[in-house]
Amino acid sequence: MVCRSGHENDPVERMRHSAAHVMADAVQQLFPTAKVTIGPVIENGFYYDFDYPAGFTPDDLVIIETRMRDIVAADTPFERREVTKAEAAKLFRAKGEQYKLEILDGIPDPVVSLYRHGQFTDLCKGPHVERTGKIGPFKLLKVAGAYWRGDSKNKMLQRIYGTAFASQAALDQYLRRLEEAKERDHRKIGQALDLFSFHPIAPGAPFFHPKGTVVYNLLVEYIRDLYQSYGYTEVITPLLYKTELWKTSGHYEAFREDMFLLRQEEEEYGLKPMNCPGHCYLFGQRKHSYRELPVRFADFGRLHRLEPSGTLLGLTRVRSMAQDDAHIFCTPEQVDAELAQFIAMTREVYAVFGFANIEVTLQTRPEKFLGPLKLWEAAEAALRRGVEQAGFTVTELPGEGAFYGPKIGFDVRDVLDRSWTLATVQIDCAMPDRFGLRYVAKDGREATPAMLHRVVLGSIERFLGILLEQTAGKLPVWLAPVQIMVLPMSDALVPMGEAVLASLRATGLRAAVDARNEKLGAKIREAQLQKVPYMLILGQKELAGNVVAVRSGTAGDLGQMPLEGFIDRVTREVRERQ
RNA sequence: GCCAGCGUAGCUCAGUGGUAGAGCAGCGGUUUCGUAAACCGCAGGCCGGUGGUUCGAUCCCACUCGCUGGCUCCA
Repeated sequence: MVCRSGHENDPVERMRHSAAHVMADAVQQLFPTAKVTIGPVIENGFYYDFDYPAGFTPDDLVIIETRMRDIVAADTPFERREVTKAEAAKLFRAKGEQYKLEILDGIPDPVVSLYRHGQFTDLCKGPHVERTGKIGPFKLLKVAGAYWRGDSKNKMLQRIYGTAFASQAALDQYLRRLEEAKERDHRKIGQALDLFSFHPIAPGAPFFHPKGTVVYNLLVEYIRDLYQSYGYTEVITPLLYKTELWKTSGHYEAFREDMFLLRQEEEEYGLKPMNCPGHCYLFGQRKHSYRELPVRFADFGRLHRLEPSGTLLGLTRVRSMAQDDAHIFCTPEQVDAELAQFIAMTREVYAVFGFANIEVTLQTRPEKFLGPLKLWEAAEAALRRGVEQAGFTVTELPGEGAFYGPKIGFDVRDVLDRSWTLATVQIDCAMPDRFGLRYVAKDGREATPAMLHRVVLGSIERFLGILLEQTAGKLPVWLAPVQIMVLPMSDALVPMGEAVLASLRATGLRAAVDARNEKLGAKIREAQLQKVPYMLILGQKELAGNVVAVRSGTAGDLGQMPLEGFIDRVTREVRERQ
């Protein structure tokens, strides 16, 4: 077993690691042709990859789990043994475990350690629990395909995921948390709140329903407001270009397989997968002085990417999307200030949405890249400086940058703990030169501008998905598609409801009346399920007193107040984006 | 794209080699109600698609489309 380091002292992780060995043992007892490969501890559990082309069914998992319980019940000791690589190789060759031999080949040390329990021996650094009986309550969770060594050119193995905890209560709690997470899945919320849907007729391309469109447009509107104060100018650029555009940018070479291409009048066209090359053309339309830099082109244009079918996932991975995209053309001296401004804007936005757990990554030069090395080094240094000065802890991901420049990513996790990049900023080391962009510097000479790519929300689609999960569908008042539901107690109160509705709408609030012939409880329940922030209950008492009874979706009954007072309260909350 | 699983009414889900069911939603009535579900009735389906096996397929098989969980990828 290849083991991740850093878990040695955590008793739970040690136990999970041992559970992975026991699982491999059980699998080989039950499926003798299965070959073992690797099986590390991961966050919240463990997995083990087997070469077993027939694959495992969910029923197999039950059988494997049962056999694991037998092994745990047998309470056999884990024994560590150090042997030379040659000895280890002899052992695994005899067992026909070619993957272990391959792993051995990659180990530089002359001596390796083996761990044995019962008849099962694995190559492993350890450590393990003393005896199989020390493994706490465990559960196998799912089977999945996984490439050997994580390379899609290699054979696909069968991965079994499992987890183990110190106590049954802890395991149950974890499993319960997984169940609860499914309830917050943005796909489920989107359906329940009638925000968006998908249809096989357009895989990976969401239909935004009226309510979803309200939210979508409010997000865009919010960013537009910020553009005013941050000095951006919005542009509209073509959706369809001759592919020559991406031959110039370098995207064609790198991504042509992932583009929607079409042929018209002997010419190849493509739907744009990103805005940057178009913005380069726009910038190059006329001569620019250093005095007008930075130029910040913002573009909410729709983008299409032929994402592999198996990767599509609700709103978080789509084929059709828009970004709060912008490209900044500036002098090299202005880059630091632009980075600082971008980070400030990102901070401002994420504070509004309450995104607290942001993971910041620096993705550096990949193997295949365009542009001079010197520019890359300077760009990476500038990015690192920028985020560190802003006080972020940065995780470096070597070689993960775009082909044209290094990248900072601001990642958040979805409800199932999958990590998604929202904001990014990239310094372009290639495109300004490839598109021949110039500006006239102070000394009268022409110079190549620096170019930054940046998004704050990222794709609006993805952002909305993550936001729905973070809020469990309870969008803040300023974003809620229906902010106020007016609930007349009976038909007799409907006219008052209509009047109240008119007043609310006149102030720009998004409201509706539930005039159905239903009891109040049913109307409240419906509004609660629809996550409407406020309900106005109108009965005879309210009619007589010329007031409304306010119920908050989160805080419950707030008592009676004059309609004007309520309107003031809500409009303030909307203004302050609460 | 790769591995595996799943596709039954708008939604959530039962079900069987012999003409397909429930709850909710919808529609029609009754009821006119005080902070999370009133009552009665009606309607609703090429059981994802195509082909095959069979006297007969929603059910078994093959292919295909889509979704889900992973893996790879992510400008």
